[in-house]
Amino acid sequence: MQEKKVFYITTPIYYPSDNLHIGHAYTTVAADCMARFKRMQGYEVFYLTGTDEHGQKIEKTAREKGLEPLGYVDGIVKGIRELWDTMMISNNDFIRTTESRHKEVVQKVFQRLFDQGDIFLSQYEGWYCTPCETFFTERQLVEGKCPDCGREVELLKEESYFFDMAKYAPRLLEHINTHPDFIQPESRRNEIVNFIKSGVEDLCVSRTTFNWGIKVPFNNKHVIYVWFDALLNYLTAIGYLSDDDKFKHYWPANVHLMAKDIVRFHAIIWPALLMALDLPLPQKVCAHGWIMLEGGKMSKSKGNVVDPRILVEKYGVDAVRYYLVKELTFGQDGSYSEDMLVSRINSDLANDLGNLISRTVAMIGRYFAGIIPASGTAVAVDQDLMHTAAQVYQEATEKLEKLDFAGYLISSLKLVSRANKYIDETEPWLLAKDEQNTERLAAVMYNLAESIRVALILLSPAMPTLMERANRQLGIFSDIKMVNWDEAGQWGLCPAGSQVKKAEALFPRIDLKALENSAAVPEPKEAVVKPEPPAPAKGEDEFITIEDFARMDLRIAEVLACEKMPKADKLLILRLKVGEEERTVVSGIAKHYTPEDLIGKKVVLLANLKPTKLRGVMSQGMILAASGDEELEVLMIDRDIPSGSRVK
RNA sequence: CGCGGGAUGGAGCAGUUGGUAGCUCGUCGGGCUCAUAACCCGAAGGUUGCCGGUUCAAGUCCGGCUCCCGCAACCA
Repeated sequence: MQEKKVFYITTPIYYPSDNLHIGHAYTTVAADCMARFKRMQGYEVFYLTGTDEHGQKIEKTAREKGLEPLGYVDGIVKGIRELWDTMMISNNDFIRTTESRHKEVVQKVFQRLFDQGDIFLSQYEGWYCTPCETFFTERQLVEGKCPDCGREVELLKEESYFFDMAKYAPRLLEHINTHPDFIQPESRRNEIVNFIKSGVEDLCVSRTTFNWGIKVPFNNKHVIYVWFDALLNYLTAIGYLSDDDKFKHYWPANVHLMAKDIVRFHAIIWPALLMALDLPLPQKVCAHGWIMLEGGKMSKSKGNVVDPRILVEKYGVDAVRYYLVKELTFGQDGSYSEDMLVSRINSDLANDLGNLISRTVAMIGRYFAGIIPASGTAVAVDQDLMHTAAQVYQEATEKLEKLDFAGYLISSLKLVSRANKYIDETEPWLLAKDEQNTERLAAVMYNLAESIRVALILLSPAMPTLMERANRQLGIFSDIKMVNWDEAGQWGLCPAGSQVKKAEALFPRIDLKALENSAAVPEPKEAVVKPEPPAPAKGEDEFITIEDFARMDLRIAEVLACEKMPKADKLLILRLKVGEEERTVVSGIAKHYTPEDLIGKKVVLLANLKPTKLRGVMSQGMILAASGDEELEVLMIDRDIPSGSRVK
């Protein structure tokens, strides 16, 4: 290891086809936590994040909205940057793959690898669906047809550039073996090793089916594969091929942090590319788990994609960041719900931390006119408190070094708990009754202030505004920016004589019940069928006319037969009798109904819905069902109304 | 057999190299009053999904099974 205290950490660059959610926020906050920690340790940190803006999906989405890809992406990227601002992300650079500095690097690298024979022209073979302009592998096909549109596909050979990744596989395996920390956690490491051993193929690194990307420098029919493009951002941002000094200063990266779904790209393709470029590999590729949403499923109708911005607005940056970082055990998945977030804030931040500061400040105010007294002789309880502080400092440091973010916070909070207990043990309110005890009381107050000082330093990487906010009450840090991490490892640095003043709670308790009432309003529940018409809306536009309604041909239909769609989890194929006619309808209700539940029942069918193919089966209509967050109930008719009857 | 993750007291989770099952929340009881109806102490509550194997000893290793859950593909 070099002696230079430099630390380069990255998040993946995000794909701006949708707004970012809480999972992206997790990665970015965790990396930020690390970056801040390292800065406090005196490292020269380069923290990079950004956006990966090329690719077919972006192009398509943009066109659908009638925009040029770049114009479309500009808007989303602006939102992302604002999000990181509100989450107090301290990145040193924000790279966009559409920037010219990046395009140049990608093209030069492509050229170089081509020149040295690592990239070569060959044939890409795949099943091509012309209307969809997409290639599919054999596996992706549904009954030999296009999985998107169900039409015939043809076996096409296309000229493509390939990267000779297989060549580097043995060296990569060797590297992984000799650097056990390279891929973390271990479960991912094993996965990657197995994957490589099962055979690495040449990687297709160019496409001709769309345009939105970086052109192959010597063949402008081809666009460079997005991952090839994207991964190189880690080099571009620190001056690869443009600023040698800067590049050498920061490379190799210390940590590439990401969610587990993209480790393969970072632990196989990326190292292979670097080897081809004759560059050292990053020290760590670290994959964290996913944040699962309440109930697990995320669906458009549920609209439960959690917007971190709203959470920050509601609860504050510190609290939201704290929760995110605390929630995932290293490498494992975790779950998110607003209730959990609130209870975490209440118990850890309001009850324990906030209240500790509050009661300490109040006591110093009452007993010493707000002046933090000098410390005194330490007795056993004090020793124990000091010992805890030292231990917690060490533990928190170790956990952070290991990227165990949750563990780091758990450790840090131990000191807060210990300090709360210390108050009970020392009973300052009793000491205050007898002037003989003033000296002892002073020592107790000092020790409390000192514990808080240590805790604030330890928590500040996770909660960037905490120290400043707390300092407004405590006044123990003369310059927050100058606070060093190691100061948390020393006892007695809290300056006696500081003036404290009581102020508003740092983390006000959140009333869950009050919250539910208010939260119910902005969260529009989508229901397929509402029992009553919605309350009259403001504008005329909110209404439809009876004619509009009449356009819908709703019919009673009898379920003649029903079976599960093979190889599908959610689909049932229903054979319906509508009057004299028979129809096939595919419905995504298999999670809630078995075929037996439905056979012989009478349901409501939207009969003139445009037929469509689902999983290769033509669906002629839609049956109506009421659905909530979890449950779903198909509308059925009790009385014996003949099938084919109009519903109106 | 598409890929992957999980099953530990009411809930959410820890459990490193196998050696008496821990934490947070909740519940119950008690204490305290400095504090944000907070804080502190104590208690109840688990045959660690099921079956088998290795071992002096398994939540921890091995095999099999059941059930959940993500991703992928189809909620018309």
